[in-house]
Amino acid sequence: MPSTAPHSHPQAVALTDGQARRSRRKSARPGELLAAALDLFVEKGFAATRVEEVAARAGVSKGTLFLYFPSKEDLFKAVVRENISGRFVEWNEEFDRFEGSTHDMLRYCLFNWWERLGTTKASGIPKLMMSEAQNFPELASFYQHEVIQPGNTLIQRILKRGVARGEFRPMDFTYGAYLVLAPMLFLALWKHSLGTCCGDHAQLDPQKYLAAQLDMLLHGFGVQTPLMTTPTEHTPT
Amino acid sequence: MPSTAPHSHPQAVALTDGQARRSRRKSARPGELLAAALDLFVEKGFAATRVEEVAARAGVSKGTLFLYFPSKEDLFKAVVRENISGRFVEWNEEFDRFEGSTHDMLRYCLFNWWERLGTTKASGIPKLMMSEAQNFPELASFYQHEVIQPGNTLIQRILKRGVARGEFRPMDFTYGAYLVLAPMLFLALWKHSLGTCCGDHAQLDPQKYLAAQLDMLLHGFGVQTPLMTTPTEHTPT
Amino acid sequence: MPSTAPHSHPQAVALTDGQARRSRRKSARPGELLAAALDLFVEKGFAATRVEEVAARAGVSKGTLFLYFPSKEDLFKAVVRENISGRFVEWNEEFDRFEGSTHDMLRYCLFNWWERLGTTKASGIPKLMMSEAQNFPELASFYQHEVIQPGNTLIQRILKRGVARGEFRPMDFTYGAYLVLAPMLFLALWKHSLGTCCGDHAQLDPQKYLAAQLDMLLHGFGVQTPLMTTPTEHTPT
Amino acid sequence: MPSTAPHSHPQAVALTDGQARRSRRKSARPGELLAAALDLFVEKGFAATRVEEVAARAGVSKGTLFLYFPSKEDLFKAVVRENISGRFVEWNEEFDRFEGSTHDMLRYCLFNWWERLGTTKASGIPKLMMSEAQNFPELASFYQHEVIQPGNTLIQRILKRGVARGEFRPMDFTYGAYLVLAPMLFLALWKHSLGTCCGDHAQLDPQKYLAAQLDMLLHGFGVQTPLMTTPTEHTPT
DNA sequence: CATGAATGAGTGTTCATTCAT
DNA sequence: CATGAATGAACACTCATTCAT
Repeated sequence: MPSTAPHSHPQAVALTDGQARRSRRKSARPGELLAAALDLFVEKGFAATRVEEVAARAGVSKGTLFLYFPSKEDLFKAVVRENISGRFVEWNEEFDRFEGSTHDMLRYCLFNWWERLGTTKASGIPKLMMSEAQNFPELASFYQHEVIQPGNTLIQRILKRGVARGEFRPMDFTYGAYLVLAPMLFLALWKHSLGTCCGDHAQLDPQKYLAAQLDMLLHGFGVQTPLMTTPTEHTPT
Repeated sequence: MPSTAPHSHPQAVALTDGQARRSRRKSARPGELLAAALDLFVEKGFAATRVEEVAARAGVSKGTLFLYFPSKEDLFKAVVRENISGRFVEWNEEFDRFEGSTHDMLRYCLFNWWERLGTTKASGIPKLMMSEAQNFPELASFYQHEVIQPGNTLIQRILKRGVARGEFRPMDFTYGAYLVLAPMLFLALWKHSLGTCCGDHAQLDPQKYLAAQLDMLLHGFGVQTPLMTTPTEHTPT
Repeated sequence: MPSTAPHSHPQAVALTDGQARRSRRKSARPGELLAAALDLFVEKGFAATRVEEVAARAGVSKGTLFLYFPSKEDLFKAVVRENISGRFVEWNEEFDRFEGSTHDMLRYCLFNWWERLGTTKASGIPKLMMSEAQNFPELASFYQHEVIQPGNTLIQRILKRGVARGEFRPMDFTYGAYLVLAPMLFLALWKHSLGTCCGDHAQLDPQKYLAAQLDMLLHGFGVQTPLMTTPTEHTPT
Repeated sequence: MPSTAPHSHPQAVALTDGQARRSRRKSARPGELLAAALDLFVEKGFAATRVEEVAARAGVSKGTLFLYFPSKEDLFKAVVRENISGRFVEWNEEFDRFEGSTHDMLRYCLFNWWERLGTTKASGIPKLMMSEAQNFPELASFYQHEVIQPGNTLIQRILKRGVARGEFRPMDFTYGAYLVLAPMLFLALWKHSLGTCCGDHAQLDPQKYLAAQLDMLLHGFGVQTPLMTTPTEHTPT
């Protein structure tokens, strides 16, 4: 095999700064692979997604994928970690700046959450986590700490604000937060499971569902003097 | 408990007369298979469960399983019918017989549902469906028709009763039913995903969660004149 | 197990005359099974026929079939042996009685063969033999001796008669007979293979095919003074 | 014999320059697989041949087979195309170039067919099809379209040429073609069924059989003025 | 670095055969 | 005699992973 290694650059380009700008140098392979994998994992689930398909969608060969991720499971872990970074800092800041009623804040929270996350690919991650939590306990724990807890805390801040301002009744905030989260997660889960297969009756209009959810959160089903919650400028597009 | 109970344990049958009525004895195979299948489906998911394993756990051979269930999907459907959809008749009858307030009825519904299903293996089925729906559209459709629809209808009957009796405010019943279902499903989903792996903070006390859920369903978070819902004897353990 | 063997006739009915009237005594099981098996073997082939189906068509259980035939292969052997008994005696007698021209005799032979065998289930046996000959060499040999050879001999008698009477040219009778047999077998084979599946173009009209065959046998394709073979009263329905 | 011959034996390739033109070298896998498949299909039938066995005989793993042929049926079709249907182009060209009498052409056709196909493993394919046609309608249809039809058409071209040149009598070409095909198929069928098991009397000398066939095709059995078919140099061994 | 040919363990389903009753 | 429940070997096809080039 004389002169059979054309164009080989064996002495690898010695990255000086470990992480910072890894997104452009050399090849953007890992990023493209992660994007492709997110798409497919969300679309078809972990088990049903073939690595070859991920590689194809990222425009590389199957072998290349295994160059970057030692196994399909590692790819999955990377995908989840990549996509659930800290949006909570930003959201907590929004909370701090908010000046309207807590009713409005809750409304804003729900619709805005759906708009920013629910309508994107990222909305598939909760379903992914739910499905694979048992198989990836360490990831589940990671998700619990990095997503569920902060989310719960943020919601609790809202609820506490409402109680503090006399807008909400006193409550157990831990469980109250879950009551707000549950329908949101349910909506995302539904969208990526039953909602995709049973065309007719299984359709849920997110806007209507969230509106109903909000109404119930604030007033319950019980008969009472209806509240005059006037929609404010915070109502999302 | 006459000897016709579907889940009759085999060793309990104790046939006194050897042959005469061999037309009913048959074998407890189907029941054992259904139990084994429920265990494994919930534990590992539909796709990841091997029929051979189900058969082995039921103490029969792979061939025997296919004697009773023509396919893996049929086995799954039988499991769902045995544990969920087959019970709607009974639940609707309970609804018809119920005489208390609709508040009580909703309370009874929630706690009773958790007691009868939530605490059993069957509570894993919703998670199962969420996970596998995309990859098994046939099963998803089946579940939609045999579980989601009837469940939704049953909840709607309760809500309509409440409205008719002046206990609940008018509402969009379709979405109202989802609002009741969502937290129940969330509880079941949680138990079988995040709840199993992240021991500490991820624990949700079902009773407290359901109580919070009920309170919110009836009154919302908003500040209002407290309702006089008198807890009745129907409240389960 | 007291008195558990009802109606048992253990001391088997001791057939005095081995074979003669085995068709009525006791049960007609074996005969019905053989008939059912012939139907199904011809229709679907040996491998694709399930013993359960044979038993069902004969109105007995699968277990009963194995009571009479130790294995599926044995059943096959019995079917072939049962159905290719000596029709040749009768046909040779017909030959002896025949008084017309040998042209007419050949015509009569072809059309009559098709009518009496080709249109019945028995026409499927050649195909069966062809398909399974390798797997049942002893049967193939049996078939060779009991069917092929006598058939060949009978055809040769016709050809020799034709030559002796100056109607046919001299020829190698062994191969001549095969030339007559080949299209007949071909017709039967076709009917039970390609003819059954490819509806349109694969259809062969037996009457036209046999007529063409006869014409060619007598005259060939070559240009010659056409013979005045006037169809006689022997032309079949 | 340039290196593009489809059946090129692997050890013969002897790459001189390691990499440069690696785009053509590929591997001899498909050819080896087709050869192994032909052997086994002919030997044991389509249904009874296990793909793993084909792969093993070709010296590759089961997975590799499916790398080249998406399914067992596709493998079969490839075998048929490689050995039969792919050659009709060549045969039609031979027809176009032929300049002798149509008698000679028919002779050439028969003997050449036997030499090129009859003496090879490929001669087992017709029997294969006859046996499996009912159980694999897709294959039957394929064979009908890719083999039967073109073969029939080719024969018809010969017959029509004979009639056009005044060598053959007018006839129904469809059935005429079958009359030519039938004995050829019979010969191939015989070789692979009865011919294999009943050593002694079941032997058919192909040369003599074909000669008899040809003689009969041209002249029939009837007494007539002998034709002056001068055997030409085209007569094969 | 990148490729893609090769692998082989794994799985749902069928069906001839057995045997306790 | 007759049954039918039970068996388990067999088989086509998939896909994550490896590795020579």
